[in-house]
Amino acid sequence: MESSGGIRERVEDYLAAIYRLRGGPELPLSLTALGEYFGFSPVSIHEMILKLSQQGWIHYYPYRGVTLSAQGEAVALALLRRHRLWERFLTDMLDVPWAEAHEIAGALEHAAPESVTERLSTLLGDPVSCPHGVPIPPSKRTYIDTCLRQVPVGARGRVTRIAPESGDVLRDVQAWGLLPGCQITVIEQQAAEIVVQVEERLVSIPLESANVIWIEVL
Amino acid sequence: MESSGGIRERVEDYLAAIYRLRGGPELPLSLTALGEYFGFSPVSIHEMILKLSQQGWIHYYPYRGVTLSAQGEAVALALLRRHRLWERFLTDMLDVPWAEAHEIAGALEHAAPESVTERLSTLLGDPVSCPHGVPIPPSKRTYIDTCLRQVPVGARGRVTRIAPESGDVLRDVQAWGLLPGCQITVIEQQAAEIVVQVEERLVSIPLESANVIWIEVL
DNA sequence: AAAAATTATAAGGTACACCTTATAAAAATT
DNA sequence: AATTTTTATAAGGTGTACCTTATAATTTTT
Repeated sequence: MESSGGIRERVEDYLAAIYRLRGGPELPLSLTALGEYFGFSPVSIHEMILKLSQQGWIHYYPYRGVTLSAQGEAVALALLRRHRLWERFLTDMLDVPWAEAHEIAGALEHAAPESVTERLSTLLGDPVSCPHGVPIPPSKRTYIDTCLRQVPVGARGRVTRIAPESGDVLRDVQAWGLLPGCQITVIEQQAAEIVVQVEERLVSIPLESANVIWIEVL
Repeated sequence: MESSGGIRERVEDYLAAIYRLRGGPELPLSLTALGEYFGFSPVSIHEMILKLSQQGWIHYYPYRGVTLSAQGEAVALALLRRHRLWERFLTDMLDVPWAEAHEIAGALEHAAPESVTERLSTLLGDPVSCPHGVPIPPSKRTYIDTCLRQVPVGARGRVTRIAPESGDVLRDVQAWGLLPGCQITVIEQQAAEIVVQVEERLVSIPLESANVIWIEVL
């Protein structure tokens, strides 16, 4: 009694994760990175990757990593779009807090067919970005952003997005007042932290978090 | 990697099906009827029924049928409520045809937690029936709430409801971002106002309004 | 009371996506 | 070139909820 439709949830989740984590379209993503993202054992990841590869969703280059096939990328983008639309619905219409919305959208994105999600888009006024500032496919980003960790000391910029997203980081980012759109200046780089100025305040950000905060250098 | 939360989807589905198909609270529902409803073999139904019975969700009377335990009935009602609310959302706000809405709601009802569905209820104007007039079971309030006016300074809590409702207050509450579900902290009590913090903002609420805003102190 | 029809239960099987342990192969480092 | 580390693969296991076939127990009908 499977919902019949099409692709298994897990397949979609893997494809979207690869899309989110990869460095670029042709850069293979290591299975280790995937394993860490999902919290699954390397063996399990490998097993699933073989299946996805056999089914043509991805290209698997042993000892190197995986890239998405054209088919796989289309599925990933479609899922990502549904995810962001639900996120917007949850935050904009139901006032669900940011961090929670991400998690719940992760379940809703699989529950409703595309037709429904497109109606949802219309209801929301066809938004082009999710609450975290990440563009909703198929629209394109018009800016170029850099991972906060790479931004040189002294540079000024604008927070563009938090990616990859995780509930914990989202909560921290919110607490620090580092929501997408806000202006920052990088004050100093330490061994384990980056200090940035947000308005009048100084905030120390662990490198771990700095890895997922993206900046458009101005 | 199970969403951990609570009851398995399948358990909820069985309990709701029993609720729907049964002739009355004390009338045992035959396993055959259940099997036909789901399209599963009698053996599979029987197997699942034994599990549900062992876990206390239902009472099983061999050769006779099953009834819901108090626990099981509560779960069935909660699921039914979520189902009807999603149905109304799909038909009322997204113009999804009824037949489809029923099916899609069957997936959505499992995807979002109760907190979200309650916000959905508010968004929809707390409907008391589904599009076909079938009553929506009321939400069981499991929390204890206090009038905002009585909440001590420094306390954190969650807005549970606006009661009694009036158009003016609802407008204000919406403008302040104080819709049910949102988290607040009481900052100070003045002669004619109460200052609360909502996310990053401070909001001054006239005592008059504070009388109709209810808080679950956390 | 006997036969027929239901309902229960035992036994064994499937798919899925995880798991661990152990070994083999390749890549990176010394 | 040898060692260490990373990645791959083999083998066997888990739980859930479905499946079929076959037999046993009970209820209903004749």
